[in-house]
Amino acid sequence: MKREVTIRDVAQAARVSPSTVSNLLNGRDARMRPGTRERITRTIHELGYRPSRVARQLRTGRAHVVGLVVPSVANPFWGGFARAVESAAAAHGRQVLLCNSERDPDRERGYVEELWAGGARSVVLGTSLPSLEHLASFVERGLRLVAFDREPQPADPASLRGVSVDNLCGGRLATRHLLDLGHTRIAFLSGAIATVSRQRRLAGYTEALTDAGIAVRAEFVWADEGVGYGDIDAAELGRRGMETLLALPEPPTGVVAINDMYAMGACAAVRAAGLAVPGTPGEPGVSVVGFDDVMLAGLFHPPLTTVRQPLTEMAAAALAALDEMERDGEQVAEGDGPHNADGAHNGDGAHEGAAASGVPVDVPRRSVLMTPELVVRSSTVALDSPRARP
Amino acid sequence: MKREVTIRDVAQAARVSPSTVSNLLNGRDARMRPGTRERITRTIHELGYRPSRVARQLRTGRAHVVGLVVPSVANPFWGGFARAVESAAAAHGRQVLLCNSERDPDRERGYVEELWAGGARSVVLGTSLPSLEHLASFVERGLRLVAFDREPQPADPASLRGVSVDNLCGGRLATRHLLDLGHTRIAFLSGAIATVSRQRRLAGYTEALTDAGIAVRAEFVWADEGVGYGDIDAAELGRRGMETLLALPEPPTGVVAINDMYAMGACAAVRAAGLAVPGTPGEPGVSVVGFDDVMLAGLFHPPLTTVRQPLTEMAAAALAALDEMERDGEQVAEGDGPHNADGAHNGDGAHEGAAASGVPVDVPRRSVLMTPELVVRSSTVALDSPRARP
DNA sequence: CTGTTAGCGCCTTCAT
DNA sequence: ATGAAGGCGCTAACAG
Repeated sequence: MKREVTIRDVAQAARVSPSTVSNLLNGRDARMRPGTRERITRTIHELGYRPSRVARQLRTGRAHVVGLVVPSVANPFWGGFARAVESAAAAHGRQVLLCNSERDPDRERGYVEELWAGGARSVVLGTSLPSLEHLASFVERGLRLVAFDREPQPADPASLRGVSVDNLCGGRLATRHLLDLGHTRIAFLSGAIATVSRQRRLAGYTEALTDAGIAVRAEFVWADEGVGYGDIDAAELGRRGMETLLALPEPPTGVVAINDMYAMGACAAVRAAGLAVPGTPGEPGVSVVGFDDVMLAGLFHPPLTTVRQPLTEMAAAALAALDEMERDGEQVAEGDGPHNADGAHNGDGAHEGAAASGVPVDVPRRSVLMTPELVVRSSTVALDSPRARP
Repeated sequence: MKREVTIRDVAQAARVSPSTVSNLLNGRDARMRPGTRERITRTIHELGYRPSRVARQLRTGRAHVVGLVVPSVANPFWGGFARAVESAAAAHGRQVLLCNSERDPDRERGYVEELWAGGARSVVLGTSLPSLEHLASFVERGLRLVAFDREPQPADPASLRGVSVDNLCGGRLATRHLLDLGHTRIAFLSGAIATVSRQRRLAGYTEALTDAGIAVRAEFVWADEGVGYGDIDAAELGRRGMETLLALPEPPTGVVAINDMYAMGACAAVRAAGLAVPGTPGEPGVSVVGFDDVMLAGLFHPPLTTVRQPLTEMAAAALAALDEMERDGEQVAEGDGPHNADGAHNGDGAHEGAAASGVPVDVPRRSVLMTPELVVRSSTVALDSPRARP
């Protein structure tokens, strides 16, 4: 376990000074004598020299690592997202520091503190809590923060970027699917609606029902404030919620679940009640639509119909946003127009206009809004669908 | 985005020298004047000082981050493991750098190289390839490597530690479960048996059958070398394999799957063939046993019977091993007896004895072998089980 | 008990 | 086209 090869070892062996080696390493070799360049390159190779990122970072202040904070990678959805982020990060030459917040703002803050102390200045945050004030101090100090699955809020720090799916649209998509199947008693199954994205999905559900001329029944929106939103036992919560819904005097025949885990739990409850998923003309049952399209959704029995989030594109957009923020940080954000990831809508969030000033000082909180996609896996006409549309 | 608070700012404000602050920070404050100590502590708090890990690491050479290399966190099993590792790491004050190798030795090597360049000297490797020679050079240079789910092999570097479940036992457990149910035509469903753990599980299957006096039929071991072991499409592979098995003139009635993904895929295939999972006395079908007990296994329909790996304990053991290696690295490994994680068996791997030397120079490759647990979720008597044991 | 000194490995003006 | 010098923030002897 001998000493590492340093830049000076290389310099010595190549009979040049350390700075020359450094120059080569950092692309300042425009007018370098070919002989020198070649000699250094060879020496580097021979000695197996690898620049120390630690030293470099200490010197430059730039970190090559981005923090990823998610509720829990044990949850297939977040696992899928983590993989996508890691992959996108690798493409940008960056490494990913993993943090499982369990949706606890305190832990979240603690992790960000660790990340900051470790020199990281870029964080992808996968927790859509409505408030981000527990992280505000870091953002003020220069933390580049991209919130995933969380459309920007009025109170957010100005520099925050967001990448999310259009949850309103997603909620509408899921609900409309059930409406199209002929359902009229459609429930919304969720834990506490304590995140922005959940609020939006519920709004989409409400909108779709209203558009169809169906009143939203309070007892059909299972969103118990008390249960929390544990990512681990989401399925269990879904099961429990579904049980409650089934116990209603007039239970729903269709269910929009807040995510696939809830949907799977709901399916279990439906079957446990002796009903089918989905219902068929000959057999009473319940149709369930999930959200996310997690890895195992297609394997489920029946294969889960769900609203898909384009994770790969979203992760790429998140990293692109981080890069862009870094670039902008060097000059005074002379915006070079919104960069859009492929196939993404671009909705910029609320604007922050200077109240009385004539100059447009608005700092548009740029946020990428991706389009969700309904993945229909097991479509059956609803049991009691007297007015199924063609 | 002003300058960070440094140790010197604290020193200045507290009217002491930087080293004094450093001493306090590093627990060398045994005989420090209480006044000084208190003054420094307060100043640190007031200024919100956080020591820079980067600088500290550059100085000490010790990194606070451990690398985690897994095939893909998108896979629920690895996601669950990643969460457990991150959790254990946090308990040890360490952060986790996430890498998705996709089981590609080249990528694996590349990642370890990155990790090394970043200063990390501890890696948890979640890829049980039979050979580790692509990482040998790093281990020689001092990389502390813990292999997960991979019992030590003769050719492994001497310093390698292993943490894994007793896969032989696991394979036996699964197989015996089906035997106990009365099955006699039991298949083993896997992709390429290219990892140590898969070899062991297959061995367990073979052993259990042999013990029961049942000959292993080659056509019942679906382990096509050609398919690879993609973690993403494992389920698809399972489905395909099961189709092949069902097409046999005398298909199996029980299946031991290499993991839960394969098991789920197999279930889908069975149902697609118009059979039940599991078979019931009145209805022909196939019993399937999985491996791992991933998060969604219990939600499956039917709930998956599987062999559980104690991930939390295993992750804790992995981090404990890392810590132990670090401590041992300081002196010449005067082994202080094997440290065992709770409830773990201790099997030390093969020994490396000096051939002719009289002195016992063997460096025991310490490896923790955990006990797997059969989780029976839907047990049904096999359809064609004439000789079901009591 | 506390301060001084000397780097860890690298980058970056500024001279030559 | 190259080199010398200084310092990023911190720690670890060693003096005082």
